[in-house]
Amino acid sequence: MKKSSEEILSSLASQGFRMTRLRKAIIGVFTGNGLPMSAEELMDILRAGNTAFNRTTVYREIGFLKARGVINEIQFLHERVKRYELASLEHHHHLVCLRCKRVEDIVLENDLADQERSILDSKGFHVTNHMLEFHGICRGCNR
Amino acid sequence: MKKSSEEILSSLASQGFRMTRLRKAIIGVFTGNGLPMSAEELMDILRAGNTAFNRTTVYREIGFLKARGVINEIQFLHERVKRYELASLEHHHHLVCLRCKRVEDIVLENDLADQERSILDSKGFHVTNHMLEFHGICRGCNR
DNA sequence: TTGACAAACGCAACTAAGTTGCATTAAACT
DNA sequence: AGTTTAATGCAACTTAGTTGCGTTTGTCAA
Repeated sequence: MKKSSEEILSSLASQGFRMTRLRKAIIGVFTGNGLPMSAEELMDILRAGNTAFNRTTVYREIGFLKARGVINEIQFLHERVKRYELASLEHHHHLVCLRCKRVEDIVLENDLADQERSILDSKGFHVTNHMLEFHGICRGCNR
Repeated sequence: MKKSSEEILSSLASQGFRMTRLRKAIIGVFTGNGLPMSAEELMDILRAGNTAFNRTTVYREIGFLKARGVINEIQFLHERVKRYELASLEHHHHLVCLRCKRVEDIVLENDLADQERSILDSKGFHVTNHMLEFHGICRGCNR
């Protein structure tokens, strides 16, 4: 399910896109980091690894990877920035702790299948996707 | 459940806040409009009703009503603007049609009670709130 | 009714987060 | 090595709000 940096790069290369220095670095960061990252955080990580970059190019690369389906965009409720994570992760949701602000992944067994069926029945609305975010207090903050 | 403009205003007045011209107008717009509205849309409606206003004051009023729990903030995934709706509406979620972009409300019977229980069991994370958005094709667009 | 007080307002300037246009550079194939 | 076009870098711009600060105006008490 979760793709490696090499798999992603060679799949892009096979579609005629180039393996540039920055593209490799950015895909490396995403494959090495589970949790949703903002553009700014991504740039901090690049900086920390001494990878030179230009803001515009980073934003364009994020747009590119999003358009190719390599990463997904996430918007947390109380934030103004967009976040991104690898699209090839297992379908999951996020638990956002209101106290420590940390984000945890959660995989729901059966997910929202029941709810989506009932939406189709009651509204005739055909759900193709959903986005769900839980807020609360994590185990660590609860004692 | 759904509060009237008068109920909201008198509750605010009882807490020492003033019934200003703009506050009345804005609360009137929210109580008269079911669906989540952006600051810009709110201002369009005020303009259409010949209510004079200042951008800053509208933003401050939104902040005020949010802080007092009169309205809730919503962030749709593919949008950059924040939206707001009356907090006293019944707990519900949104169906966003990918084709016509229209937003519909949905009230789930039983909501996410099962999922939240399983999150507490498996992660020790105590969910106090959640936010859920469904994407798909609405009945109208499906024929 | 008038005064005083703080809530609310209006203006201008600022900020965060990203976007666009355009000229330049550099992967990858021939 | 040459050519093509994807990718880059810079500067300027945009959107969606925010902040500071001096002014106005509801509301309550005298």
